[in-house]
Amino acid sequence: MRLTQLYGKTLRETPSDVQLVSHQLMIRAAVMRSTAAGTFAYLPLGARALHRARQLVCSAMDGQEFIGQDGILSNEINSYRDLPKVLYQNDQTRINLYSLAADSAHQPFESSLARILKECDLNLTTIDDGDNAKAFALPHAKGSYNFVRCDSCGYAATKDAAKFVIEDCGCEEEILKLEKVGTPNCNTIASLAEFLDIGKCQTLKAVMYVYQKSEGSGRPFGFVFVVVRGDLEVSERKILNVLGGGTLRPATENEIKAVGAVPGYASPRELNVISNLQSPREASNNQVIVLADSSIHTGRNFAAGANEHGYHFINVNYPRDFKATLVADIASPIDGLRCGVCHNSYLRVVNGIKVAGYAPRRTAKAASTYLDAQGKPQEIIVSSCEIDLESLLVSIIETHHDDRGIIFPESVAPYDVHLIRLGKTEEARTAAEALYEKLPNVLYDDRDESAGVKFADADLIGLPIRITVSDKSLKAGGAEVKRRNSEAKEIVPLEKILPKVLEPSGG
RNA sequence: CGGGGUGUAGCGCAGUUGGUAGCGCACCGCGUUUGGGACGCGGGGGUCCGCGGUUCAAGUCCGCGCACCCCGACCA
Repeated sequence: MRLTQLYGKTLRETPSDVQLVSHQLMIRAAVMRSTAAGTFAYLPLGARALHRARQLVCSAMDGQEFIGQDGILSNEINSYRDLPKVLYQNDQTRINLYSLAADSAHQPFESSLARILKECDLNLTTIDDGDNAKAFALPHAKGSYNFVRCDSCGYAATKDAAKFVIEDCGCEEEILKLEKVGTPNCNTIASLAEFLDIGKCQTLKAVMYVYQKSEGSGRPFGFVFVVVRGDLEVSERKILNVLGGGTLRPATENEIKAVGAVPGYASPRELNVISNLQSPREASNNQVIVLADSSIHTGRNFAAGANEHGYHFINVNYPRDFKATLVADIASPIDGLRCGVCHNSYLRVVNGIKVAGYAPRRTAKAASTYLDAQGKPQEIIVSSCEIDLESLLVSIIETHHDDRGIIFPESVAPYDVHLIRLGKTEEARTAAEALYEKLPNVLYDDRDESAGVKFADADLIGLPIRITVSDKSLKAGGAEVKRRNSEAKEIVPLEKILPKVLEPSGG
């Protein structure tokens, strides 16, 4: 491709309104543009990079493409002879992969993904997402994907799946008499702890939800009053697991009042608590499900709301002072909890850019069976893997760039070679044109621009190999070859350029 | 959901007490340059986010709305 024909121009100035360096560089390098809706559009250079990434993923996964709903996937599997299979579905910027296998031990995705990341020279953190599911993300301060990681053993997990230890807080205390105290303007845990001069772990936090069971029988909705130690947070996913699916949304002020609680000073005391989840829902609508996190056992004499504006109870102890429908593990880790794997150090909350997710699962559909060698029906084990090519590209560029621009690894570079012609002499022009005809996969800067402009654009776009043809290089015996990831320059005779380019990098 | 910010040429931005819409980059033409974003001269390009109001006069002041960005958002 000739640069004079390429759609899209490089920008000298950094666009505002994008915070990631990779986005800034991609916009400047004419790889993509931002659109009004806050999304991105890919120019030809970007489309080629995504295309290369897609090819890399598909070939590494060694799968077969299909188009349509994933529901048809198991239809063609009748016999153990048909297994295993890897299929994939292409989105514009995503690839959804499915593995159909007879054996749950057959897990092709992780090793293939490792190969892909190696090709891209990309290091991602493997994150435990529960039930053998995994996520793969680049730790990045500006990423929006949160997980926790142990400083010491490197264990990483999503907040909902993390193994952590809640350390005791004041458990040695003697149990004291319940007491109501005035606590003006203490409608947050932080303000309450400060006012009473106690730690947040010595308070109980209340979080209220309205629960909607998904379609079907059973309780249509309910009010869920969650109690957790004040320094912890609540995992909505864990609550839903306890309740058996459905959806949660935060309760409104009116809904809180309707069950007899006081917003800002709510307490599980004196509420109409449902005794167990299986009990049929009774006529009165002020019943609440009280879910207490097991962290209520990791302390004593807590401070908690009094259901009266401006007042809290102190010395609240379970089960003496309030009832719970169920005590379960529903807390979400916060920064600084002890790691539940190595117990040596603490979990830190880390931001990242999620690139891929992997989820083994068993199909629920009765029809998803095959006949084994004995002719007996067996369930097909389906696992899925999703790779986001945009995030992959972003992570690669976040990892591989310098102050001059992108440094594309060969695996996803839109072109392999950036050919530059300097000067207007017939010799240089002829030699450059000849090279352009000979080289595969080359971007040719045939513009009448000054050397500085051309070099700066080549650095910005960041193709792996730069080849410069000029009067100077010809006089020296050929063309100058330089790799983007190195400062070394080498004059190579014109007839030896092609083998030189085909050499593996680093050579 | 709350708080703050921004909205003016393709991009980055200025625009004073209200008085003819500006600068840099990019773009077009001519010329000089050609190994690290070079220069001269000439040029084109605007729904100043939208709607309403105040005014002789609004990019500027007032009100409402929209969009985007940042920060906070487990609260009893």
